[in-house]
Amino acid sequence: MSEAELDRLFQALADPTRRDIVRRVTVGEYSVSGLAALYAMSFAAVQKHVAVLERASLVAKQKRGREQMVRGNHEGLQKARRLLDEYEAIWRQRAERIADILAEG
Amino acid sequence: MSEAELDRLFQALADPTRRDIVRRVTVGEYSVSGLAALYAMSFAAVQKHVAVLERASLVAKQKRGREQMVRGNHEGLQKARRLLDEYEAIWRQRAERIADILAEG
DNA sequence: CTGATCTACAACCATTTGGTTGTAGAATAC
DNA sequence: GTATTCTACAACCAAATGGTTGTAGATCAG
Repeated sequence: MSEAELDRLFQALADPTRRDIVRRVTVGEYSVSGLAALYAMSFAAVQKHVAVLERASLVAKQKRGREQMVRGNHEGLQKARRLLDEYEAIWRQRAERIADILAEG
Repeated sequence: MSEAELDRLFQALADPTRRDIVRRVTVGEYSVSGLAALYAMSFAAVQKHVAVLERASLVAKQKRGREQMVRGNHEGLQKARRLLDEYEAIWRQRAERIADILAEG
């Protein structure tokens, strides 16, 4: 899990429109224009958001006819979760260490 | 959990220096200058990174003499984790739904 | 008191980001 | 065939980001 990969991941999640896209395409399948219809911004803007999510492995595109179907990609989410789990583990170790010190003292 | 809060959270995590600071201050306690000594950038730059983490509730500062001690703040991490867990749940529901459809068909 | 250290904050700069419009290429509809 | 739809991508713009230097206020050491 490279630093650049994590940068892209968290950067991608740091925008409400992109988080909404992630939610939606996890439940159902949308074309890029189908997504664009949902937001008060241009098609090109949504297209860029999808591209950001794609680079972060949070979403994948698949051509179907003239449409580009966007579906959720679990890979990115798992990587982000793994990092937060790691932080959580470090936190718990610290809590245990403190408990030990208190027990000894 | 407001959208702006999540923006600040993921934005804060989208930088390798800031992620490193989060790791370090979770394990031990550092002053701002103590942290600054670790990175190849100015004191002011590190100070800004700490400020970003503070606004995201990933870190808290506490004055001790003339130093400002930085410690990890679990609150922010938990909120980020909660969102990813939610996404995970949506994903699992979808997987089950697909399994059901396959079982029926 | 004087000097050193730690912090806060402003001003500035280059790059990235999130949006726009416009143009052009594929695939579908008629 | 022509017209429409969906997409890709470039060029542009304002605002945010990540860095710098410089100045100034607190606190500690001698």
